[in-house]
Amino acid sequence: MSEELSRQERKERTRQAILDAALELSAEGGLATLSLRSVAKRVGIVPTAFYRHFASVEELGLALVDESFASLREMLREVRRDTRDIESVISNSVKILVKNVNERPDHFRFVSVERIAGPPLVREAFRREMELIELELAMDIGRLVPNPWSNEDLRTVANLMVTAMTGVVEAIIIGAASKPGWEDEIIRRAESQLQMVVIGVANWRSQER
Amino acid sequence: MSEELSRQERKERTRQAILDAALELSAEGGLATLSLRSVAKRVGIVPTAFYRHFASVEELGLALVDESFASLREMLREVRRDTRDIESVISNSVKILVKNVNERPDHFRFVSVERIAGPPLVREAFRREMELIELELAMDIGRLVPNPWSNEDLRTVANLMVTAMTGVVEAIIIGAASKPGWEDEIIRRAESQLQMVVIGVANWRSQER
DNA sequence: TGTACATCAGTGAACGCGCGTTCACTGATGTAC
DNA sequence: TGTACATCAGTGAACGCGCGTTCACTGATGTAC
Repeated sequence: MSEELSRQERKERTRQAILDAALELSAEGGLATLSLRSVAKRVGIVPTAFYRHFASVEELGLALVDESFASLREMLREVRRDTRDIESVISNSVKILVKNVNERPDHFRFVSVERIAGPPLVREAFRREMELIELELAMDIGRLVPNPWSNEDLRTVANLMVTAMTGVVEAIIIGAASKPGWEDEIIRRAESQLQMVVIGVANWRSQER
Repeated sequence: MSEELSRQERKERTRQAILDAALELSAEGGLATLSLRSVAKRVGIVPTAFYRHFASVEELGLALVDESFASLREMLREVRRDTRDIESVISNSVKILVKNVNERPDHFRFVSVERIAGPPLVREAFRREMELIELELAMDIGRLVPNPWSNEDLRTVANLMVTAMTGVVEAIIIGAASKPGWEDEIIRRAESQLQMVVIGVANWRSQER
């Protein structure tokens, strides 16, 4: 079967195998402890063949960051697509979040870990990405609240929601494979938390103004 | 000066120097990339002398976890001590949080990173510690809300607050040494977020029940 | 279709380096008398 | 107070190991004619 693949296709296949192996191996110890030789061994190539695909381990890391970005954006696209009815925005969004985390747990674990513990350039890349997500959410909220809020207030509530959902992702990943029913509990908690924030937002500043 | 110290005192001093050096070195790469030799070099002892103080690097890591726990608990004690008046609970608590993070940034950075990226035993230790903090906060809230809530609801709101404050700590540490006024912005945002949650909590379930 | 040459993904030997850990040691500090 | 011995924090040589990276290579795939 594989004899029919072109040289280019085989190369691409090896490249993807390297990315997959690196993602799995980074589950223990993170990017920082990932070694070129361990990745090569897992892929089944000799260490020096690695250089046919990446100039360095650092470049491999950046490729993993790109892949993780793709997973994040895919999830957000899905959220925007599937939540047309304002009634069930919260439970739909949480469902999509959980579904995506379960579909690509390695990507979300990678984001959770490297966002905080990664090398400075990687941390900065994730910080910018999260800021974008936050800004878009702030704009969405801005469209929903009746009276125009200040940008700072919109950022504040968007940041709280993103932070809460980041915590949910961490809870799913860290608590994964532990007690049964854990995930349902997380989902219920996530929905309640978002509802609390929404209720808080609805009454925000109406009390003091 | 140091000639007057007893053998025991000198040993304790070296041990603390090892802990301090390890904490500083773990700022780049975390516990996972910390090497016995780099710690020894920074302390000014020969690598083998390390074993007079710790049986392994892992044991050193657990000692750092203990130190970090002490910092966390010290902060929480201070919060409980200084916030007798219910009026300013939020702004006082946030001030104390920020003050403590600035006093021992290395400890809080260590917690932020190893909580997520540390070795499994370390992650588990921090998870339990955070759970304790959450439970105590849930009990505090339980005393404040008029109608008795379910334990699950109390846990949910306590978890949201702890998650939000974890995010604040990360923002201070990651954003430290960046733009001026950043910290004031963080403080304002943290206060607003807690207020939003409190407002949400105050109206929570009153809408549906 | 067949041949001659070019490309290039993967090979395998070799390098110097920092690592954790062992071991026998040294010499200042502590203790018993 | 002085002496003889014990303790033990720190030393320095040595080890085997996995690491990233270099280099010349091989042989299957691709291309030009």
